[in-house]
Amino acid sequence: MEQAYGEVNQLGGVFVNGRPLPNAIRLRIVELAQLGIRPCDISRQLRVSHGCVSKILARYNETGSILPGAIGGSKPRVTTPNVVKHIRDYKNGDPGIFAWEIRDRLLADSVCDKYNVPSVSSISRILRNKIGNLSQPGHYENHKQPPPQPALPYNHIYQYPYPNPMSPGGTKMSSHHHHHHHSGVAVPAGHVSISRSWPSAHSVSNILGIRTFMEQTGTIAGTDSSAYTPKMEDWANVNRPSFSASQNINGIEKTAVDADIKYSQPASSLSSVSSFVPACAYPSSNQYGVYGGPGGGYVTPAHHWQAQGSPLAHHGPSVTVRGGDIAAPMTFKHPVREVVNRKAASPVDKPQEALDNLHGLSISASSS
DNA sequence: AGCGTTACGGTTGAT
DNA sequence: GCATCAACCGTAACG
Repeated sequence: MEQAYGEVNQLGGVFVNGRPLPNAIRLRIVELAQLGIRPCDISRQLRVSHGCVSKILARYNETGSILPGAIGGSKPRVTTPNVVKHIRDYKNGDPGIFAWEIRDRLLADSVCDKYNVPSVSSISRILRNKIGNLSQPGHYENHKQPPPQPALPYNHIYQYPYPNPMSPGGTKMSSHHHHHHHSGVAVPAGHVSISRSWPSAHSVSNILGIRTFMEQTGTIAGTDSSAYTPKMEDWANVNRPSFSASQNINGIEKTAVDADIKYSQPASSLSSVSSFVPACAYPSSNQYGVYGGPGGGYVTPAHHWQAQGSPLAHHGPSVTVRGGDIAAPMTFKHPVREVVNRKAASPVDKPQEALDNLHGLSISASSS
């Protein structure tokens, strides 16, 4: 199955077709951008296609999250049994009613809201297929679902309050948290705080490091060694639509974890950052019907997050790089300095700290 | 050269 | 369990 680990792109970077880049790399992309590094340079350094860098950065700007979107799953049905029941009732009450009228009534009666109301064509189909003879309600409806508040079908994991701040300036945050303290950990279940601090990021040097996560469980056993975790597939999936709260907290599932195996990036230096990522999955609002558009006003009310990361990374000094390969010799074409400000004028200043904020995410999981 | 976009081949996961 | 299928992914390539 997953033997096919990864493929190598034109830049020499490793990726797994169809799967999101590891959070560690996504994070790195955002961090570097916040430092003022141009996207094209980020692409080269991390060996990630520019299209991908562009996408990740764009998403971060608008949602505040570095996490990939929710993969898989199905959209919740809008024509729940409860909705069908109402449609039937309306039809029974007025056999000549038009589908669009039914639609309006569903909204008026708050059976549905604008995000999940069935389309006129869906209503027509229901009338045709399920309610042929209205005379007898066979109802077998169990309506178990609680549609009352359907509005946000998927979980929203939250989103960060502020979108893109480039150097917000402020607080620098604590910088290092050094070692130990949490032990593995995963997230407690509940929400939690968000920790926004990241690992390191202060210097560029770290920046090149790629590795990160080690979270939980085992994974990566030797941390230092990079790699060998036999687990594969897990890493971060932080996505997926989950629904109710109950588990969602886990939207994260396995999260990050091993970035390695599949991706062993050849990076040469690795810092051990442990980073974690913050994150979120997507704007909740945007997933299916729900969305609120750009300004839309819908914002999700709650966010759940998870937070925390457990760093632990140990500092092993060198983590083994495998082979020495290297991928990236510093490729900066231009000295960084040049690069950095290039945008000019921007009042912005110097980026020095990397982002300060991101949201924390958590990971949980434990091996399953 | 840089970067937004998108076709493509791929995976995932709720139904 | 298996099959659907829509959602997402990153790369490569186009503009």
